[in-house]
Amino acid sequence: MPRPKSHTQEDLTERALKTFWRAGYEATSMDDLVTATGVSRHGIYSAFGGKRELFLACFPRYRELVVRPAFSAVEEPGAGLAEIAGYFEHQISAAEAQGLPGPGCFVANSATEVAPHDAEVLAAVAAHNGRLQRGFAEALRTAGEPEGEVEAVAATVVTFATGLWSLSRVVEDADVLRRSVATFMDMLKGRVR
Amino acid sequence: MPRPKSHTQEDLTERALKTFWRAGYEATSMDDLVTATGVSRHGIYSAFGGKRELFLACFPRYRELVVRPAFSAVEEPGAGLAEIAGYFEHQISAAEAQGLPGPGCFVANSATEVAPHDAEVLAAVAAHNGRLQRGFAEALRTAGEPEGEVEAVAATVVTFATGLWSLSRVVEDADVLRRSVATFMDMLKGRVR
DNA sequence: CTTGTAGCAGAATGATCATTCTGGTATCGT
DNA sequence: ACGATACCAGAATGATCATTCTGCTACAAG
Repeated sequence: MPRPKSHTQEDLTERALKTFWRAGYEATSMDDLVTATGVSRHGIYSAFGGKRELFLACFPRYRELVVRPAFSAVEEPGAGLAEIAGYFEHQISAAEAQGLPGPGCFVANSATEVAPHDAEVLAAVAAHNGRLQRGFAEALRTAGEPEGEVEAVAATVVTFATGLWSLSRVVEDADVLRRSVATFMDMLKGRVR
Repeated sequence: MPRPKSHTQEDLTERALKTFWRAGYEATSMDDLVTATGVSRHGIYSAFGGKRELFLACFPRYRELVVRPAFSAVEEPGAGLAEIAGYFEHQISAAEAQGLPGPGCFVANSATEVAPHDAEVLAAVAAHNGRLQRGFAEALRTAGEPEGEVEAVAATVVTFATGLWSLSRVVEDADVLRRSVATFMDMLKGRVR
């Protein structure tokens, strides 16, 4: 049996994710990662190959740790507007628990900072946004949005969500975000009625 | 007549702004700035003090060069929903002319990349968002939004706008952005009716 | 022409940082 | 106990980069 393995690969990427998420890619040094993960430089390099590769490995981890818990209810068959509102509230209270201004959305942050210089990151961002849009679209269909408008409205929800996580990096009071969400959900309900 | 003065302070900050805007703060080196501005290191340091100060000087310049032309119509007394839509279209076609994926919004980019580490940048971002919200709020009042909801709806418009500029860094087709705007404006009209 | 000045290019400096390497230590199977 | 293995701490390396410094050039006033 191998060493106690105080650090599984999951632990490692989880801690690295949290570091990158809060501070961004450039502002995170290998020292920060060594400290945050408790894994030696050698360990990181042999497991991943380098800083950039570790960063890329954080995307699937973010999906499991953050996107799935928050978004799977929207993807469930039969989900509707309530589940969309639930997604927003889920993320806002998570940010609130961590302390605002919060880290925002790891993917959206990477879209701004890294994607313009890195095609692989760009692809990961596009995949994430596509997933959100598909989930929202299906829920909007269920809620009665006319088929011809479903995709456009879903894209609008994605746009709003992106803005919300961006503002959550700047805002101190979660209720500011909640009021925006409530207003936006009102607008959505107004359409569907 | 003084030296040809190929570079006024306005030229300098304008070119620096464009460089920071596209590449971000960290990814822009002093060499990039020297090349982009045509001003020597010595010139930059004696005029501004350093990279960070030059970056801060880009915020007023962005206001003059980008925000005022695009947003002043919204701030005009009597502006309404059409002017809000005009603001979005103005920015989208500017981004399109520069080539998508575009640089997004300089302030929003800075909010994600720099504001978490720099209080002065955070303040500049908050001031910008406040200005947008005030402008939108007044236009919404004019459009007939009930007073009790004006600020909340204006905050929602700011959120949507922030998301739009964020997505404009990732999207290749301006019409994707235009469809989101059209849908969002529909939602706003639906409220005001 | 001479001298002063403004502003340039590019070298020197010092710091930071990703990556690689070296040596040590603890744990496990035998 | 003994060797092997997995992993760690931290030093060495090499690159990058902000900042400072040095010397040069071109213009202008006298």
